[in-house]
Amino acid sequence: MIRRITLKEIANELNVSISTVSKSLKDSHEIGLETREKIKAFAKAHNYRPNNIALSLKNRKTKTIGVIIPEIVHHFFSIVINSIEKFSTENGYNVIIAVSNESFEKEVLNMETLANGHIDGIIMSIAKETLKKQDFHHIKETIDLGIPVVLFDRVISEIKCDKVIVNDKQAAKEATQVLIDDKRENILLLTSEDYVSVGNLRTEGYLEALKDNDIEPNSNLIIKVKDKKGSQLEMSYLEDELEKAIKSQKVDAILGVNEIYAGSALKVLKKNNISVPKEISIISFTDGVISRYSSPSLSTISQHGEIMGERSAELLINKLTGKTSSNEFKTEIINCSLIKRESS
Amino acid sequence: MIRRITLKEIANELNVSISTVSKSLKDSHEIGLETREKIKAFAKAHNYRPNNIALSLKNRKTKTIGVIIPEIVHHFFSIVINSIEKFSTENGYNVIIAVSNESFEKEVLNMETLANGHIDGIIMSIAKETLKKQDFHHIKETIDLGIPVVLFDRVISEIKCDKVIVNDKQAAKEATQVLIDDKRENILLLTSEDYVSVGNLRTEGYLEALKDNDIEPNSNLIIKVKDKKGSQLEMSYLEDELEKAIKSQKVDAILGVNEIYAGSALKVLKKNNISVPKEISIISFTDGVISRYSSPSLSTISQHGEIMGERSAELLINKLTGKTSSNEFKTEIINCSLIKRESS
DNA sequence: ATAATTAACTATAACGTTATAGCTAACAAA
DNA sequence: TTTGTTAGCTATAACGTTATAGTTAATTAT
Repeated sequence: MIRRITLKEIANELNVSISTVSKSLKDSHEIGLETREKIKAFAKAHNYRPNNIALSLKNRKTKTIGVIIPEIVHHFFSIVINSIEKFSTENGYNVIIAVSNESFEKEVLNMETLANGHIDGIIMSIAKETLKKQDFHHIKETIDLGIPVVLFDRVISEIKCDKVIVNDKQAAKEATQVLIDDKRENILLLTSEDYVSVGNLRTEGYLEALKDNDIEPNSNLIIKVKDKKGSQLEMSYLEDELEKAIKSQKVDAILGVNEIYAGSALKVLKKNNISVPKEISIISFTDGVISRYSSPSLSTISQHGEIMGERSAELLINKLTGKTSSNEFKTEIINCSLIKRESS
Repeated sequence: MIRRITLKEIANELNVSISTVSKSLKDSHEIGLETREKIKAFAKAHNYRPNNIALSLKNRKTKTIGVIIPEIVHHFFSIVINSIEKFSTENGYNVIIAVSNESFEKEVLNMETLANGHIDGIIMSIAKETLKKQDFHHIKETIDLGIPVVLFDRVISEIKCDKVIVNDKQAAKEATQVLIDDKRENILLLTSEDYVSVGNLRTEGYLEALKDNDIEPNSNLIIKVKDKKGSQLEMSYLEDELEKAIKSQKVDAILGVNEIYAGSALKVLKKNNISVPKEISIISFTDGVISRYSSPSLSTISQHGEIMGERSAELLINKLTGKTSSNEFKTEIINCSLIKRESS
């Protein structure tokens, strides 16, 4: 085991001061050329690397970004992380991951740990439980400590920080319009409970499209999937409700707020021998792997996770490097796009 | 913006020495009860938190684990990370993520950054390109620096460190046997190129099962999917080859080394109006979301990513905390299990 | 010849901790 | 009275850096 050599050790070996070594390695003209070269050669030969922790302490910068997300095993979030990681690395930042598991308590804990620790800033998407509780003190406190925060996808207006969101409402409206243009008038909406901001916005878009086309919204056609820890229960709830719905009334299209819901819907329809898209047409949010490999493949609204991740990282790094002022905040809106596949 | 208070500031405020403050907060009996309580109260009131970077410098420990994986947007790897994150957090460690993108160069870079930086140990799965190149100097150098490394899933025997793998060969053999027991004798194998250790082992298991049942292996029934950056090309290669194969000979079963391959196979079969599992039965590795939501759903071999992640983190943390000796290495083998669904 | 300048280096403090050793006053033991 | 002990605190070094302010000795200007 070869321990990393330090400036002090180099200084001792070569009988010069630590300052001389430090300056030589920075190629400072304060040090004579000969000494400088000798020290650089020695450092190289011994594979000297500055101790980043010491530098972090000195500079009060860790060059590390913390990311708090509700889930990792999730197509959209993993895309976003991937893209944050990519952009950050390219700009000399490391990425620490923390998972809230949709739990308020864990999110607060994560935030605390990150804020006391080795990070310069935080990118996060808020846990469902936190949205439900409406308690955002942890986020505000972090911001008060001078740690920049960027929120993405699930955001809340009462927090003053940079944000990256998707035009959820508009996208849902457009998708609904596409279904209506295809002469579908009994469109069932599979959405989440109201406190989830994105689900809510998508529901609004759906309703607005109906209104624009003078279609009376029907509450029996809106299924709000109860949020259960342990998604198995959640899914069987969805399947039961959906089955009841299609048996008790006419349904000729389904709009799902994510691909898990749409994928489950596909199963139910298949079980009931309903052909997609002939009898029922489907469009869903989240352009993930289910949409591509299901059969029929699903028409989806892509939220462009790569772009969201990149923009979030960019906004944060701009704050960290002082490129943008620390008390002006931007909200970037990413435009969704509809990817047509077999289900519609 | 409220900057975090330091020991020094507390000391100045209360007219005591830094030592006194430090010891009081550690509840040291060297300090009188009254002073101690006063200091603790003051610290609490000002929300004192020790500066973890200073502690890291002092203790030469960062309480952070680095994870290098080939991909994040990948069901198996995201499960493993999730589980590493969970176990690590529970044991007081943070997790830094680095993605190699299957590239040797990026893996080396990641390793360098992590090794110079804020981590105590590394958990990794080796990039395909690295496996192909057979160049593992970066991993060895990191180990030589005294940074413990744990390899999972894609490992290599020439590196001395802890490892967590799956009984790939045995699992492939058993899955093949299941197909044979179902009277399928023309089993097509969809595998990766030979240098990917796990693909190779799975191929071996397949061949062994054939041999045990006196079935002559047929090289036309083995498709080695060419690895392309940009998985679109990779997939169309697979689809073309598979289509050729099923048209030119009898095939009554398919074994895929991952669910993307199997999912693509499903598409090809559907396109050719071949019914699954009646005409062709399918089993694949990777129990991901495609397997569950495809139709028919895929019978898969689960590699138990949660367990792999947890074991990897446990092995590493045991090394970091000195629970296990730093020069004895373990290889843990996780048993796969076959999950039967509709495709077989 | 004396002062001013410069080249080439060194000492020191600081980032925020903690562990070790040291100091002082009060009290107890001999 | 002198020595020893203890309680309660402080000073210092160290972790590995870098920036600032010295310190020399040699060179140049006047």
